[in-house]
Amino acid sequence: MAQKIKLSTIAETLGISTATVSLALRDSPLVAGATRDKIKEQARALGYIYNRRAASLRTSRSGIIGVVVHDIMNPFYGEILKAIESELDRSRHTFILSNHYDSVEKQRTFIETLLQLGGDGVIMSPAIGTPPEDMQLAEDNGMPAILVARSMDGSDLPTYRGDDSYGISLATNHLIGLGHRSIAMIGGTDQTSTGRDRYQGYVNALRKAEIEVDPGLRIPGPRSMQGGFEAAVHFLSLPQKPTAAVCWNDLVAIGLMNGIARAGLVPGTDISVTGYDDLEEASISMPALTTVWNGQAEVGRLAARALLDRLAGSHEPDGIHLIKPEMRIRQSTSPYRPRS
Amino acid sequence: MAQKIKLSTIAETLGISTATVSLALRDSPLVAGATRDKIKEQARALGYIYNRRAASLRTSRSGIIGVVVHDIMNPFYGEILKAIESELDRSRHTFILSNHYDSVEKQRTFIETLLQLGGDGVIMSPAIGTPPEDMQLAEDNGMPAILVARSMDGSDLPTYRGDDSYGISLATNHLIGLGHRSIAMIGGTDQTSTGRDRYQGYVNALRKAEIEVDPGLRIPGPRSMQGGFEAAVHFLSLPQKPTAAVCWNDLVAIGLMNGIARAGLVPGTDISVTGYDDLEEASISMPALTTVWNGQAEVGRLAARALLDRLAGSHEPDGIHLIKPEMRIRQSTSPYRPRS
DNA sequence: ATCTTTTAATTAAACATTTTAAGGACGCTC
DNA sequence: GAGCGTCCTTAAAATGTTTAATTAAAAGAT
Repeated sequence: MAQKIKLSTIAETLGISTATVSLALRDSPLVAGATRDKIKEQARALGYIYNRRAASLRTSRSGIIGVVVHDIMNPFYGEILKAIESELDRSRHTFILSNHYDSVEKQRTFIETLLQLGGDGVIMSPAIGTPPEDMQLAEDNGMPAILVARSMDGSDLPTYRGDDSYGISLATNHLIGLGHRSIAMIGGTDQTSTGRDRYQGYVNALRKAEIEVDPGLRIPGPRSMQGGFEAAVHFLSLPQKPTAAVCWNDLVAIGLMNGIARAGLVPGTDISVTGYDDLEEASISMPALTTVWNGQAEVGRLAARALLDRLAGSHEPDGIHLIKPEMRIRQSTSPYRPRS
Repeated sequence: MAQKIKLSTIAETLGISTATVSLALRDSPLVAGATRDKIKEQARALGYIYNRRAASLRTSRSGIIGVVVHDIMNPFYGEILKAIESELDRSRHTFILSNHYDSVEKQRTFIETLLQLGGDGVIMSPAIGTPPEDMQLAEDNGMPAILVARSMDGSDLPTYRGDDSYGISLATNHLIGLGHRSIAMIGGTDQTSTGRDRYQGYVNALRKAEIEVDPGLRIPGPRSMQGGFEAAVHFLSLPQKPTAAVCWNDLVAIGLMNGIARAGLVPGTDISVTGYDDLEEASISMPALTTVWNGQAEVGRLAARALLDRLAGSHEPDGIHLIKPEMRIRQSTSPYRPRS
């Protein structure tokens, strides 16, 4: 590698001051068009690389935005991230991604790193058990934060997520409408707002239909395909012999269906199953999954938009912004018939 | 937010020089233990945040490592990324992630951004059609680069990936051993080294078994679950009536199996299907997928390790490092029986 | 006591950019 | 030709660290 090319290199070779070069490269109207073109040409010719750290040291703007979620490999977050990415790309921001795997430590480390790098803002789906002071860490140090997918009690940061209670009630009502009375709920946790809301939505729907809520029909825990698969055994041996299952998400539903099939029953016919999120996989699973569209792309887009607006100076309203889920009916649910 | 706390703030409140503070926080032996403790305590008390951009301006070390792959939502890359992440975490590096979606533009933009941020190194799975000069962009500017999952003709950058030709021949041989003679190959592209190697492995295995290679049995293209699903129609209508399919990867295989099931046939029994990669999903698909373990985690770990070693000064050997794939036999393959 | 060594802390010069205030040149008007 | 405005460019300060070179003080050796 040859000598490092910097502003002053360009300035010298052109017999001009670094100030002019800087202004020209930023397209300032303070510098004449001809000069600007000459400078840009020279920069290209020399292979100049803009030093953002030096610049941001001066401007205290880094163009970096952090995003931290539970697990980027989970397609649910994947779809959110994709939307965030395309929104940020448009405004020339770089984004730094991290999983926290629900470790409060890991999440804090990430936020601290981001602060050290001079991040302009952060979008987070807070880890289970995040203490209030961690929620404020970013804002306290002048880095705007937006919540996504999960909300956090005691925090009034702007939040974008689906209306979980409403969404799960859609799925539950759909099954009730098909004649099912013994409906299990598979997966999820009470430790997140999402988890509590979804369970509540399920309970509400049953109550409204005057079906007794049986806590034994709840199998909490699973949140992955593997989890759903493993839960099938437990599910099939429930004494209440449920004929339908409302699943935490599509992954759990697909896993559960595979588990049911492995046990020799036919998912969608013998047992009705609903998912949640409407991932790409849902429409091509076997059978195609009846699920609830949860607007991940919308959620991601809005969150990114909100952050960018905030960075641009507008102070958008705090509070929780809920996306209304919608039912997607496919082949994994069918009218009630008793389990043999 | 109060006044920004910097080294000098700590120094002043303690009546000491900033140099001492800097040294103390970096645990330099040049400063006395007692002083160091006092300084660290004060830093904590004031809520000091280390300014990495200022530091890296001076040291030209940022602690940032970039990783760019085709699509982080693809579980194949996901598993590689997870391994890289855990390796980098250990050495207090921050990593910046990006998809290139096989866009050379997007890939170049990313590398340029990384250079601007003063990235210490980059791990890349190069986009299809990456020109040689782009491959060198990083190295030319003093940023070490390592290739992962894909190699690139004409580049002698250190590369870590699975032995694709060997791996796919394992799968093909397995099917031949079960008595299949008409074996299709579904998915992939000739535009990557991986694609060419895998097709070659398939061809070699057939030749060795003295089975004629029929180009009509190749359905190139699909690389996703959706793609595999859609390819099922084409596959089932092939005039050669293949009884088995070697798939580009697990996603294609699972999609294909779902498509086959949708058409009323039983995957694993009527049609044998092999995957590639041995993703988590493979063991819980329906039927459980016979596939080839491709060592993603190993590949990611080794690549990260190699980069870190290089940053630490050791110059590890260039060239391609191949991981030997292994067969994972499950239920999606069974002895040959003619298609009705 | 003096000289040398060790230890501890400081000074001051980088690092590469941005930006404000100011200056110079030029053309125009009266 | 003095005064004025416009357009372009520059000088210089500022951003928050690190670190080589230096000094100051204390400890050890003779």
